[in-house]
Amino acid sequence: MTRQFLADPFGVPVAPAAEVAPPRVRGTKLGINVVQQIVNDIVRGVLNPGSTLPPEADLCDQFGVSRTVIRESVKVVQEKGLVRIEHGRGTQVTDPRQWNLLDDVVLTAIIAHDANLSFLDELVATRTALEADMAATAAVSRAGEEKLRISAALELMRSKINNVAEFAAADAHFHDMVMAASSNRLGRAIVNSIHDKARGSMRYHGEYNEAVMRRTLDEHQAVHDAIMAKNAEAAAAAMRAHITGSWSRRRPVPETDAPAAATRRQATR
Amino acid sequence: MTRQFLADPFGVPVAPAAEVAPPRVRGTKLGINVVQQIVNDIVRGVLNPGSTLPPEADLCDQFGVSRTVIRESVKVVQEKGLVRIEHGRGTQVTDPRQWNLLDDVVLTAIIAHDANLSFLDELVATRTALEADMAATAAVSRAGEEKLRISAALELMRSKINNVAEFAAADAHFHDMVMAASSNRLGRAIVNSIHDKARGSMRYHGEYNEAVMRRTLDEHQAVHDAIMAKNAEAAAAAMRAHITGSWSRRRPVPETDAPAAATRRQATR
DNA sequence: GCAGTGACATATGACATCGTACCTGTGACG
DNA sequence: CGTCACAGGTACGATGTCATATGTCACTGC
Repeated sequence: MTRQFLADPFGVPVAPAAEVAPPRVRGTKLGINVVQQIVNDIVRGVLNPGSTLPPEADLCDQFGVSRTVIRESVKVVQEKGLVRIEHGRGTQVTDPRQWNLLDDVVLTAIIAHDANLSFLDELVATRTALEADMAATAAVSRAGEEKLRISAALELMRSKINNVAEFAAADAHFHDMVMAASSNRLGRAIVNSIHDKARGSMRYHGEYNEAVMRRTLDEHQAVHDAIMAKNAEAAAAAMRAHITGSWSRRRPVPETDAPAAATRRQATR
Repeated sequence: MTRQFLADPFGVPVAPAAEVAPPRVRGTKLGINVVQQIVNDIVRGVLNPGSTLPPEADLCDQFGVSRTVIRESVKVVQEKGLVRIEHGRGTQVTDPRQWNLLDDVVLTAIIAHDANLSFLDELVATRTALEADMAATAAVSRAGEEKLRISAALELMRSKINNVAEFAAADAHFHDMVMAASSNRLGRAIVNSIHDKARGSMRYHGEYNEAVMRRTLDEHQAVHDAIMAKNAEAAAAAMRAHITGSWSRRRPVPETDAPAAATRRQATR
């Protein structure tokens, strides 16, 4: 149908920037754009829950792709819980409570649209609860080999204090090793799927300078020591203080009065 | 949600020639069978991580459906994180750490294949950590209306003590209201997506008799009272004791010595 | 007047066929 | 020995056709 713009009659030349509607970069699949746009329209509220999406034919016209791509894309969006396809009736946007909030595309769209950071606060609160619990479990775990990896991860961080990028990677690795020591694959998977988003979205308010890295290192040391001492309560408290403290120091604007759960309970345990 | 019937796996042997069984029930879509079977084959280990799925043409022949259905189904499986489709190279089974463990189909398949209940233990541990934390947050929340709903939910449970099915529904509703009072939509969504699976799987043991219901009621009352008293620590402890205790009483076989995280830490806080 | 029925429009479900793009191995060629 | 062209296998995408589910509405029969 409308594929001529990429049918390159003379071979080599790169696509000129003339094409406005279809970027169509080499290597990208058409469905990804369709899925992202539909997800964004739903999350941003352009398409309200209960309303119906345009029929497949209209979407084909709107996105300039074939019905094959539209069908697969809408099915993917359904898999994310954002719409419900009904044979003969159309496709309806579902209630937000049914959305798969851990899905990468959905999570990214929600965070990007999260004006007052309330969702990021919930995300940090969830991560705090899980990691604190897993740190406590790791402290009383009998898996000695896993604990050695925690110590190794801490040493790795210390050695990367001069390289911001590698330090950040070692930071994440330390957290992952703690979770691995707890043998809770489910909790580990959940945290890992939301970890990057939380970090990448906190605007690097307080840049990763040496003071921040040293503080991070100290807090990790506290977690490490509590785990090695087999002190579950101390491990949980240290991990909780580390995550909530780190978040409150980086959070762009101070909390308003919304019932954000992340930063308030640091002292209650 | 999607009503999924757990396809009874025909044991281990390879599909005999009699696979040409297209019951083709009115109203069922072809894709869900394909998705379920592929997911089951991966979770059960018939398809190992790193191995490649048969090409689309072969899958068409194997399942007796068109390439359209195969393409959509494999794409759905990819969305669940179980495979990675690569243009020109084929479809490979991914590492289990990348699986979306909260997906309905995946979760059901994993639990069905969870011989020593280790995954259910992790599931309960995760749920415990999240719900205990949310109960604590609810205790210090200023949302008065939400707290009234918790009290109402408790009364509803009390009134349904003579109806097992309705009591179970009221039970779940009470938990949901506590989570709602914490304003943590993410945590609530995570717990709700794993709640049914945990409950449904612990059924064959410890029938829901009146003694169990009364004990559940008492434990819920303790959670309720702690929240109303704005005592975060007590609320978390009560919720933790309730969930882990309920699980340990229902768990079919006693824990071995595997590092299961669910039942050990009841007393550490 | 009203319930049942059937035609019709509209929507998604499924199939078959064709061409394109991508990756990899292989062998000819310089 | 290295490089390039080509073939084979794979997934990607378009198109056309038919099947099936659903809602609407006029028509029919009581």
